[in-house]
Amino acid sequence: MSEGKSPNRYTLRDVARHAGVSLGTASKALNKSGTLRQETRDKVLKAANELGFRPNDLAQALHRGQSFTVGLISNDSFGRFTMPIMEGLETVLHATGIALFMCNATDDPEREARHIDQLLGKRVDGLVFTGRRADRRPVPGMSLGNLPTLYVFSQSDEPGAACLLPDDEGGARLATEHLLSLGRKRIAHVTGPEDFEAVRLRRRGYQTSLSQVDPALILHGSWSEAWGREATTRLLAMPERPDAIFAGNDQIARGVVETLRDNAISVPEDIAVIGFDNWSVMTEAARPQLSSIDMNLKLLGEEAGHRLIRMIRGESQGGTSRLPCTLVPRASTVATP
Amino acid sequence: MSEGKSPNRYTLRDVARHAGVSLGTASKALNKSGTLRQETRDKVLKAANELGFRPNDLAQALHRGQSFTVGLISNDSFGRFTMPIMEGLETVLHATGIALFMCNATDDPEREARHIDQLLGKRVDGLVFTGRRADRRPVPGMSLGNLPTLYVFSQSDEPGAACLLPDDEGGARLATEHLLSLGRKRIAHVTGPEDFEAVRLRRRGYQTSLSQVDPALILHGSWSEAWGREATTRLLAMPERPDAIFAGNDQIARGVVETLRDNAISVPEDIAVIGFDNWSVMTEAARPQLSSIDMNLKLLGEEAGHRLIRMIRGESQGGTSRLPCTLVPRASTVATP
DNA sequence: CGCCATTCGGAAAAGCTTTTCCGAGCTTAC
DNA sequence: GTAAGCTCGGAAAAGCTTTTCCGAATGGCG
Repeated sequence: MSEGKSPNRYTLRDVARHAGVSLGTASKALNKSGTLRQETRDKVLKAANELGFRPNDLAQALHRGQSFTVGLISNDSFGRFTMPIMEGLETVLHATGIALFMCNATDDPEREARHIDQLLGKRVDGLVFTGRRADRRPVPGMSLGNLPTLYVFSQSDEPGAACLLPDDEGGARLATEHLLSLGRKRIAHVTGPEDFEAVRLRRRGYQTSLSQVDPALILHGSWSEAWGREATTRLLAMPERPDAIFAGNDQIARGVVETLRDNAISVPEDIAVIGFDNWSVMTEAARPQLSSIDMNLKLLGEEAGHRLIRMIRGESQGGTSRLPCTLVPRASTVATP
Repeated sequence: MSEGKSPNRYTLRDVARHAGVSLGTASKALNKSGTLRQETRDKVLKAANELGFRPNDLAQALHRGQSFTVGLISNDSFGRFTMPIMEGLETVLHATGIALFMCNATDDPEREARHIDQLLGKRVDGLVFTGRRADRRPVPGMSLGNLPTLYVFSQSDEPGAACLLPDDEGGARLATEHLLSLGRKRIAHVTGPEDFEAVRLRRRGYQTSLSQVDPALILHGSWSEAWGREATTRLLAMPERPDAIFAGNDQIARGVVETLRDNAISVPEDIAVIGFDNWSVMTEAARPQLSSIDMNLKLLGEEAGHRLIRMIRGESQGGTSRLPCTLVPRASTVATP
């Protein structure tokens, strides 16, 4: 500030001159490499501190052919799901000195291509795709070479692609078995559009946990509270009502409990309800508060970071893996103490 | 892919050799600079295409001393507010070829300092701070020199700092005047914690729009649905009930309409309700759907992008400016057609 | 006292692009 | 036919760091 020169504009040459040594010597002193007297190292270190020297990552990256930079391309418009993933990812990468370039493709392939192009120009060490769409895949003709690429909360149909996903099926089993353990016999499943893979997986988890499944108790609709309300109205009109409802996400679950409340049906005594996602905006505001399944997205992001680092190091890490979900019981299934 | 070499590893020298010209000539051909025959340009262009050449931004940045890169530091853990801002910002910057480094400081000053350090090392051309806290300011001792710095949806107490904020007060006036225009006489204001500047500004907007203010109708609490419910219960217990409620945000507003619904008070006929933020998760799921004030955060992000670009170009752009909000009327104030 | 071995620090190249400066070759005009 | 003037393209430096290779200096030992 008081200096005329911008604080980050000092170069190694300035430091060397200031310390009265040569360029190479200064470099070695700061990198603790080479064979130098301790005295010389200290002298250089002192000079660097005085000048507020900060090495130019650009030059470093250029030299070593590695940019310590990773690109993230999201199609979720950075929504509810990408956020915690990003946070976990960023935490892990930053600890290794890797910075994160964020790009938002919003499901526009052309925009995505431009972003990839730009990231390749920046010589990123790796690429992470995240987002809802199932058909994630680099735009044809845009070859990524052997750049480490990871799909998180998203998938690629390239064979051997590295994918990291929550265990939707296992999460659904957790939810269903939780309801069973509470003695529920007739469990309905109100969920989202069937063309989501997550919907199919969760439904399968629900089905495998049950000894017998009544197809009439499975209702597909949209991911909205309105659908939760409508589906509940339908369920209540049935001759034999369910005694529990497993909702495909928390918004649906909230629609469910609200409608039950409107009909003076007590939750969880008469009908227990559990959601999916553990989105506090929904779970904590609903009356009663919603039990839910947490996908541990931050953990997913952290695992993605670790895995990407391994890929960058050259340790092959292909294939799809799924991380376990966690049951978070609240008042909508368990009577409050 | 079919090539042995990674597609982005070709250098300008490879292109030159492939085209049978010298290094400098190749550069000039690709940059449309210098004096070359069209024939030569075409030859080089063709070679570059065949090789899938992409210039190394690192080398470019190093050479011209500008990285075409901007850092974003968020304290919102990338939440509801930062997201749309980021989206707007990214759109504008990307159009100018500037990429965005994302960092998440989560209100940890030490972590923030590390991030700033890393960004300075990358020689970013500018810095954007975003987040809720009012005392935003680079950590003492961390001098940013004259690096273009912009605070969006956040403020700095440095004199002359460049800040970009929504016009909370104007938004509140919009809301209040909307209610007045519907003939409401007794308008309550249920809002968040008083130590938020936004709360104080919105309250002031509310007050200046009214000819007379009943202090009993202003209720401060938390930013939650639960508070909206509690406050509404209190308002209903008053001898003279309000005929409209202006909520400090959409979560509070939702708590309000739900409680009115529980008490069989019709909205908007008996009591009209309007929120703030226009968060579709809340506004569209509430019954009835919520009128609200939109802060146009994406626009705010875009404006931030434009302004930052001007700052990078050296056109000084200090001072605080506020962007107007927009009224979004829905069924909670206007009877559906 | 001199030579060898070891220790320390400097010089230079590499990594990739841009840009300036020059030289060579061609055209044109005298 | 020769000289002058252009047009075109090549060589080289700059931008900043890291690393290898070498030379110099110093210390120890014979």
